[in-house]
Amino acid sequence: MSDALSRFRDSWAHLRPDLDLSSMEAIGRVLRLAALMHHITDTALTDAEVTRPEFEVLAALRRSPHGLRPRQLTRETVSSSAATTKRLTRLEQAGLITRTPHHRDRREVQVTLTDRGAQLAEELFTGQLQRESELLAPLNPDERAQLAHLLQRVLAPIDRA
Amino acid sequence: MSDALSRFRDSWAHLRPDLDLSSMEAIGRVLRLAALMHHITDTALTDAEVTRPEFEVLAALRRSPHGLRPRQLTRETVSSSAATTKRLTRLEQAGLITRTPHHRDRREVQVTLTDRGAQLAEELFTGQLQRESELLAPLNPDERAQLAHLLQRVLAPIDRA
DNA sequence: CACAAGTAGTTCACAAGTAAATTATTGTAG
DNA sequence: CTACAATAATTTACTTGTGAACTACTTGTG
Repeated sequence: MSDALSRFRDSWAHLRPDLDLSSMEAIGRVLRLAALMHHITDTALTDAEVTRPEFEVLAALRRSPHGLRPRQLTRETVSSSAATTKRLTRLEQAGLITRTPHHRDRREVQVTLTDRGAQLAEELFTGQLQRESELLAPLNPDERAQLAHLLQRVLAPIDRA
Repeated sequence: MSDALSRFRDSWAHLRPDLDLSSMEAIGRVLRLAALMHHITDTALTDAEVTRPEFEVLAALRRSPHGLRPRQLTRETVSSSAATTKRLTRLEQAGLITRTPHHRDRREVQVTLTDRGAQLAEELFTGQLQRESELLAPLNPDERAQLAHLLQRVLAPIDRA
């Protein structure tokens, strides 16, 4: 059972036998899997109150007991600060979050979920878990843990930077 | 050595001990790793002649000996047909590809690389390989193969659909 | 204390993406 | 044939994302 990246590797190997293609199979699959997963999630959320990136903001806030500041949200969601501002404006208008200025340092803003925002975050998160476990159906629990562990070792060093 | 997804898992476990979080560590890391890798690639390509999505089009064409049709390109790059059209228009104006109508079926268009396009595709591809292997530095060759294999088993079933 | 330098969040002008409609063509059923 | 569904690519109208200013505020240094 072969996939797109096996084909890609074969093509490049034929074209450029001088190159070391050993890393493209792992990373290429990570990239492709992410693209396909995004597509699956977008489809699942078409009739939802929020988009996928907006959901990611809600999820980040839900797992942070005291809320987060915009700067932290852009880091958690790996995006630009301008995108975060737009999403927060949209989510605030939808009544899912609140923005309150910090009294100590008035440059800072504290973002917290409303009750409705928290409830929606959890609802959508359970759906996301469901889709993710469906994707992992081909692997048994031991293999899933193995995969998670290998990815952690790759992710940990760059996630700090 | 812990990463973002270990934290996320712990937060949700505390918040919702009723949920089965076993799949989020693997898939969550796939998604986060892809986002970070995109960021790395975008940065590396800031001064290049093409953007990352445009490069993906060039790479897909380079590994296909006879070129591809737009429909196939949107599948290979996991994006929308409208995005493909825009990218092709841009790449054609830059002199990196050519679009020639098919004589048999005049609805179809054959997209092929120009010599300059082919050369640029290979140049950028070697850079991409370099960045990918740097990302995998924490793993030894055996572990990289293991990771690639696990991901293939996840990807293969959905990549056909 | 003043003021340059730094930081947080937002705004702006623009680039890139998308879904849905459109154009052009081919295949097929009556 | 004709008409009607199917398919390929593109166009259109709109949404979302981005880098680079910009505003507002705080901090460290002389």
